Amino acid sequence: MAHHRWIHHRPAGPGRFFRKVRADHAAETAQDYVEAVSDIVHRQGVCRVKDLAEHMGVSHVTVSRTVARLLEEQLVETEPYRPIRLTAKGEQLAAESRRRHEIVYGFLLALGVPEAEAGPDAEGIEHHVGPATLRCMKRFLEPNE
Amino acid sequence: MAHHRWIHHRPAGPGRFFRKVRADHAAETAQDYVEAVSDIVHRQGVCRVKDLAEHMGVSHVTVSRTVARLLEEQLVETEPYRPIRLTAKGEQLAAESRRRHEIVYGFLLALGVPEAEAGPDAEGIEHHVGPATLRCMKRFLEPNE
DNA sequence: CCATATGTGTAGCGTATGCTACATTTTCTA
DNA sequence: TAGAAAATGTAGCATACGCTACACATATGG
Repeated sequence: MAHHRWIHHRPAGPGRFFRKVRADHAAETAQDYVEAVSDIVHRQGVCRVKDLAEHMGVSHVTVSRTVARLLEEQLVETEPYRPIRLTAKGEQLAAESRRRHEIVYGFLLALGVPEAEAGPDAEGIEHHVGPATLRCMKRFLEPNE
Repeated sequence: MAHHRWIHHRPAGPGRFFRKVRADHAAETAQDYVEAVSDIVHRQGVCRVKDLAEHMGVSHVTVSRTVARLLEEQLVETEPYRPIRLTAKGEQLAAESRRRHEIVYGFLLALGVPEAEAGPDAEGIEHHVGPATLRCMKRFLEPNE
């Protein structure tokens, strides 16, 4: 175990890194939800709390609380006991999230990761991919553009 | 955390993916902390609450609470007002985490991501990289092994 | 050896996310 | 169309992770 392994790329203030990771976490939920709403609306016409609960794998209680938060952030529109729609802002975020998701997922497949693992991994990874990393993944997928 | 819920009732939809992400998230903190303890011990001889607080970018309160949890999980040993050491189990987890971190970070660099972004991104990504994805990244780094 | 500085623990608050149990509304169906 | 079923909301609890403020322990220097 050479000592250099413990000295390298953790420049001054590693705390900065973890701060960024925590900030990313705060935005993850919103992205996952708007993407899910978009998915469900496109597949079924309307998106209900129940659909979101199944899609996210949580109880309907967690969903309705989260939807209330997205409502405050003006990412979705809804009224009690009514379906959930995306606002323009929500649509935009969903589109960006989907684009990133597809790049990451496609990238993992291109790298040779089997589908069974690429799905879950992409789901977790996509929220931590910065713009430069995303560009590199895209370039890896389409070298001639 | 209510792990038993995931054992009893496990739907087959996309919810599985998000469940995995949440499970990963639950283990992130432990991994980050044992890795940090390992870092600090190797650099300074002993690891104190204060060092961890600076390293993670949080207050000492958050650290001591988290350390209490790691103590229950038998990943670290310590007594009040004393330095923090890793148990054998903790050392093992730290080694695995570090290995994964190195591979992910090196992979991003090899992909062409500038250091300034590869650091933070690796910090977030490493916790969501499954075994197959890790193998693919390693293969990308060392095609001849 | 005491005074002060530094480090750590504890109390208590806030947010985000999970849940169950129960109340209410909407929808379906007999 | 009334009653059952399904969907949604609300109450209340738990955990994880942030924080500030204050209390206590330890280390250090005059």
